[in-house]
Amino acid sequence: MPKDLHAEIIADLAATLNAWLAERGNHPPVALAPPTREGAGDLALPCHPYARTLRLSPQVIATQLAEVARTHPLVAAAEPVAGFLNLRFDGAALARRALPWALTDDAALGRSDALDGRRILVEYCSPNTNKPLHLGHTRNIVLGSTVAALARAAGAEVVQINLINDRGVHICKSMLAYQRFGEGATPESVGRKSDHYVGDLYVRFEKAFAEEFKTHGEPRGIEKDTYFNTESPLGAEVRRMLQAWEAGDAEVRALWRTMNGWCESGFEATYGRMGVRFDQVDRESQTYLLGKDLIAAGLEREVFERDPSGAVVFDLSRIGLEGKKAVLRSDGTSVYTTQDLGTAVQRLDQHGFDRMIYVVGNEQDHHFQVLFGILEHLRPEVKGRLFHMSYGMVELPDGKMKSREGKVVDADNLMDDLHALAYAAARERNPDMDDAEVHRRAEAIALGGLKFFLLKFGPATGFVFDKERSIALEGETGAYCQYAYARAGSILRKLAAAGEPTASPDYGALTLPQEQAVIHALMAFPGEVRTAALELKPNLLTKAVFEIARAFAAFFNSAEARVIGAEPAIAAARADLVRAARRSLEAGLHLLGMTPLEEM
RNA sequence: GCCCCCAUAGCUCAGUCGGAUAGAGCACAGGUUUCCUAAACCUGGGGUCGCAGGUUCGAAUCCUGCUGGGGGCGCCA
Repeated sequence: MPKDLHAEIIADLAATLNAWLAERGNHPPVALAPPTREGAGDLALPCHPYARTLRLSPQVIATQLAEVARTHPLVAAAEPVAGFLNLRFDGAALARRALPWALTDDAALGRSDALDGRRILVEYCSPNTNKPLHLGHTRNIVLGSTVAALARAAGAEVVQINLINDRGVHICKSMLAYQRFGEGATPESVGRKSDHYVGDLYVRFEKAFAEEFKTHGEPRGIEKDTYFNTESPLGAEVRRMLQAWEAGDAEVRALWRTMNGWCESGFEATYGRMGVRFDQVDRESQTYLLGKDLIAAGLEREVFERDPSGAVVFDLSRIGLEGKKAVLRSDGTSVYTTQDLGTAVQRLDQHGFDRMIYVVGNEQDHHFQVLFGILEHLRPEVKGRLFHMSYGMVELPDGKMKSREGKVVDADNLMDDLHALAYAAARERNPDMDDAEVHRRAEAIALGGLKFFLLKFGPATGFVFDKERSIALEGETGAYCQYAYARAGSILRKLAAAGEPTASPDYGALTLPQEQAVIHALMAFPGEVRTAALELKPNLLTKAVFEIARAFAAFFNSAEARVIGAEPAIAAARADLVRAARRSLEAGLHLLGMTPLEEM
């Protein structure tokens, strides 16, 4: 079982301090934690909360607790400062504990038992099959796949689900465009990636409609959507097609299958390049009728009510919101919420999940509040198990993405652009290198940089995507972390060539600040990864990996801390420190979905 | 109109279930190369934590009000 050494040491110290307090009455357990303030040591404890009951000043309490703390073998110094107890570890003793742990324990790889045995469903990506994936999907995919990887590292059994919106008006638009303008072509015959070809058709439709609207609708001051739904011949054709689809019209269904196939196979290529894979694919064409039985049963149990027009509604005041939410139209047909309810219950029956996480943008915050509220009334056991991983929109340097205006960053094109940038940089530094190898490294840096950049912000934060920054090596970037990993490997290769040290390692000698910083970063890693998994905060993972990389960079750049050429017992200890850093970095990069490079 | 989110260094962002003198990256200024990859490292300046009150031993963090920005409030998805 993975052992979080840092947490264990803190718990051990806290127990000692708690025992002292417990002898003097009831007190809240000590909040021993790394101090926010720099230079205050390795751990700190505010003693103010105990002042009232102990009837002693915080400073006096800190002084007495310092006496207690000093008896601990790992504590080198314990100082009372302004009512705080500041503890500093004995660097040598810490290194002797930390190195054997970091070299062998699974916790140093980010594994824990925090979600042991739990079954967790993660729904993400959720594309429409009428156009290719864009930057927004890219963030969604990276968030979802990383949350899944984190949950798995925490011991959970994870089911990754892609919910594909493969039916509806927007799909029919592409289909109609194909009928009109496609001339029987195929993606192969026109030499276009298949999902992009479908997207071209969608754009073709929107263009045709815009022209129609401009001549027939706009002059009379009609709203665009209203025109589409009432007078537009194109709109009428789309609706006819949708009705034919629902009626199971053979010809329409055949075209639909063909074009969805194009779209989905194109998506598959994109997923493959991004290194993601789904365990389950739900398609709305199969789920859109789900939920009706659920509504009927709920109506019986008075979870829902029928409003005067005949629609079935849920009174949102029952979940602290305003208004009513229709879950069935007055003509008896489903709305989006109906099928979402049905799908959720189906998954509950199918998987019996402990958690279901929906990775969906924050514009749907309200929808999920409503959805979860209703689900908890229908199936009370889901209470506390449903999570909306809400994330902010990604913007371009020149403003917000607007798919209607065709102002989008296509996911495939973006990856190509990043690859080209990374290729140029790699080629410049390695003029004589084999071209395939430069491409291989460029791809790792491009995709790694993209993922790291998309993950390093808090999920809730919207941000501007910056291509140059995302593949930069300076600062908090993917390539920086990959570089640290590569340097670790390089040192070990050079060491092997120079001859491994014969002495056994003296870990207690690793007391240089550069060495201690690496040890601290390695020890902090498990806790950060665990929190990232539990609280759905992948940015803690990027930060924790970066902290190891940064500490390690300072180490391998310092003249005092060289491995090769050092006294044998020290060289052996440093070599193990390098191995430990490399081991955790590799695990961290894998969790981030990044490819570690042996050389850069 | 109502609801939710946001406002922190020149820029981009962490920190928000209360803890000390608020952090990182970028940018900027200076320095390091007979030394395991200088795609790196080191040093430095830089802050009324949007504004005003309140609670507390202690507030970027909690409460109230205000200002400014984003999103939402469909028998759309």
